[in-house]
Amino acid sequence: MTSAPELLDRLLLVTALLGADQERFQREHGLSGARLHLLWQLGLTGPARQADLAAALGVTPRNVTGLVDGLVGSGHVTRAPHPTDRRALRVSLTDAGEAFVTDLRRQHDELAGQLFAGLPATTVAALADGLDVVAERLGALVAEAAGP
Amino acid sequence: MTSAPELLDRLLLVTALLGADQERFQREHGLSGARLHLLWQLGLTGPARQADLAAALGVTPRNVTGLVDGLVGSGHVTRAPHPTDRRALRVSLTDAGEAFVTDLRRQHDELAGQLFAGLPATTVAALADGLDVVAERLGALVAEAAGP
DNA sequence: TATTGTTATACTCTATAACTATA
DNA sequence: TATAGTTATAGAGTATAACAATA
Repeated sequence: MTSAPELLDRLLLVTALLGADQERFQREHGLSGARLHLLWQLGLTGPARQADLAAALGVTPRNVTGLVDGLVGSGHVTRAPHPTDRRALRVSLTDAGEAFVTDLRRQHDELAGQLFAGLPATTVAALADGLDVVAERLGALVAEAAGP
Repeated sequence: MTSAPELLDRLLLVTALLGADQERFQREHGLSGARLHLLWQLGLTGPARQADLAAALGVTPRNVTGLVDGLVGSGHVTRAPHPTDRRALRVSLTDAGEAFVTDLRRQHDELAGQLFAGLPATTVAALADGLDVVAERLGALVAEAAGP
């Protein structure tokens, strides 16, 4: 038998290891987690205003200014005037930025393969179901704490 | 069917939600994640030298100096001369610190109950097995990148 | 010589508040 | 009046390097 606290500890161990793997990736590419997050988001949505990025990333607009500053400097994104709103700036991936995000996705899928290859279909299904339940319950807890 | 990338995404979602829950906890108690980590570690081992804490937390000794400064200020730990090594300092939990760590453990177990209560035993077993495999493979990846 | 912890310095992420330009 | 982004300021976590005291 596996007790609930033991199961949570295993989940937290996997969380910590995923974090370590992400740190390794960041060091290899010289990009912080916050900047990678912004690039990933930009890859999902395409060119976006800084205010939209701030909302999507859950940080302040001021923070996005700094992150975009860095990513412009490293050549991953560009800042351009917004086509219709002269107050706003539109952030876009450069060609190098696009290539980087494409590689990011490839490595993401590659990691998934390494982690789950060869597992019995029943284990995969149970894992998916279990994670779904946990995600739902966790989401409710977080939302409950945030809302009322 | 659940593809490997989809399964990884679910795992990452749970990871993100666990992070959000921890941030909520941190805000409620006015303690940062790094300081909580140090308190948790101190609860596991008992009084420890700063160098040992640095090794256990995977940060530099300089960093531990700052974290302990803060926790001394908040009354959770004390710094005292080491009994046998006059170069070293020994960090211990205060009574308030002990009480806090006890409460931390209680809330940890309570969260585990909320997340996993009522799940079929077969799901729990599969979840435990699946997480074990993932932890093992991830550990190998991280060690491989760090070692050679 | 090696280790323990600190001072000095610097970088990143984060936040709030005040301000400019525009809507 | 409200929104988009910046400047100004601040704090936390992290790191390296140089140094004093001790082993």
